[in-house]
Amino acid sequence: MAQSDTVDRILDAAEELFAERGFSETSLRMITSKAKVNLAAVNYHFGSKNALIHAVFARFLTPFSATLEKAFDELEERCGDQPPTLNQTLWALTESAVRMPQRNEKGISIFMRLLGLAYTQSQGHLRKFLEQEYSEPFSRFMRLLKAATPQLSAVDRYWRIQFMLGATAFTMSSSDALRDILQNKTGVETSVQEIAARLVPFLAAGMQAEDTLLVSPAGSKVPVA
Amino acid sequence: MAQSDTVDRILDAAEELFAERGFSETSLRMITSKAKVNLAAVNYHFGSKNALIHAVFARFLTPFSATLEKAFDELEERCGDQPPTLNQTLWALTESAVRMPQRNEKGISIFMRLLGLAYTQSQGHLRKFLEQEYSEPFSRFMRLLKAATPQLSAVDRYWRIQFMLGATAFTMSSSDALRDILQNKTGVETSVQEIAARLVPFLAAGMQAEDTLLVSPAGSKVPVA
DNA sequence: TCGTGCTTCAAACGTATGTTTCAAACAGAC
DNA sequence: GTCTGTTTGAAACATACGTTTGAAGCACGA
Repeated sequence: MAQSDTVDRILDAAEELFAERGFSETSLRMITSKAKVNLAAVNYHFGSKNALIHAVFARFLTPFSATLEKAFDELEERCGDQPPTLNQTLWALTESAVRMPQRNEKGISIFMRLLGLAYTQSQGHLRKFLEQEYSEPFSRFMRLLKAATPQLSAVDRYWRIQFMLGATAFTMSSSDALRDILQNKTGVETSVQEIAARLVPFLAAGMQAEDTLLVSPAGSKVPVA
Repeated sequence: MAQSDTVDRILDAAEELFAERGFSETSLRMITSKAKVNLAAVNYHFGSKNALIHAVFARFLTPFSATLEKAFDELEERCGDQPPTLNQTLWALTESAVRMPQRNEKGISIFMRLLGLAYTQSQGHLRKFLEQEYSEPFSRFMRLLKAATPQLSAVDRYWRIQFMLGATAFTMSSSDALRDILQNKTGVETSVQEIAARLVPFLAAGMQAEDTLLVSPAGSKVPVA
């Protein structure tokens, strides 16, 4: 057995199980038996379960954020002095995600679900870890979004970004199931790229919705306080 | 102590703790000590932890789905023979949620977070329970969405509904955290009603986005296969 | 060939969980 | 007051968890 094939087997199994069942609902024993390694190997190689969770994220996120930085560099260079548009920014992100070298066919959707879980499950340590390690590409993306939507107030933009994150994380996280449902109902096959291609226009339209207005059932428009 | 004050105290404590920490991360001992009842009371009154989770949802969801049915009835009556618009449909839903009689000031946001968790945490038993008990108002909502977006192909509509669900569930599931972050950053206070009022236009705009096109980085439009 | 450092292994540790038990306390009807 | 069915209480149950231990296995340079 090569030097530490074990480490990768653990990471693979953990990644998949975490995505399927969440962090607390996945035990080290499930991980090690799926990975076919000894239980103690996790604590030997990673130190703790939390450190394993961090390692799962780091394995994907570190190369991804590098790819993303490059994509943003290219985009900004291509745009010259004017800021990239919303579509271009979103596209740079999804392209980077889709183009990442994948360990297997489920790669990207597994990771989308993990990111969603990281946001959703209140694992304090994980949020801290991600903020410390990957704050830079994240805030760069935020700056690009801000420049691309100058018409929005800071508060509007904040919430709409959360809506985008939600639609993305949720859809990607269950994209396998959703694809299967659609396949059974209509016979239509869908690739992750196609889902992304449908998602981006949805997000862009929502992000650029004309105004945050309350449209009452009667049809009259009422501005939000 | 009244007939079963205990039951309500357990439900109150459980609701709050589940919303704060998730289901698996909340132990019966936390619940019973917060509710100031004996540990065995949960299994005595509810039978199991899962049954308690169901009871927490049922206490809110049963009156809510009745309210929702009425709101849809009124909406369809008011619209006569033409189908309600997308805005009207989404609005009927959020109005029903916001107008529900609340046990306390946090009522609605607690429950929003619980609904988000229900979708997000893969608690099989919960999803089954919700599908069995509340499938009718859900599929009625789906029918209304279909009638309100006749311009969409079935496939487009399918995906865009998933996007809406995602944005909603995700935002709701972390609405407290998101509100706190915004509060700390900008000092802006946000009510659940305001979040909903921002979410609905976002969803409506995304749902009605002009076409599912792929906008490449260069800006050229490429139709999806 | 023998050591040495890294890795694996089976077993155990202590702790926390959901659930059960059974006696005590209680309420209401007679 | 006494009986009866319901509810509470303290304690224990079995199980599962993350983690630790110490011996066995292994690769590889001296």
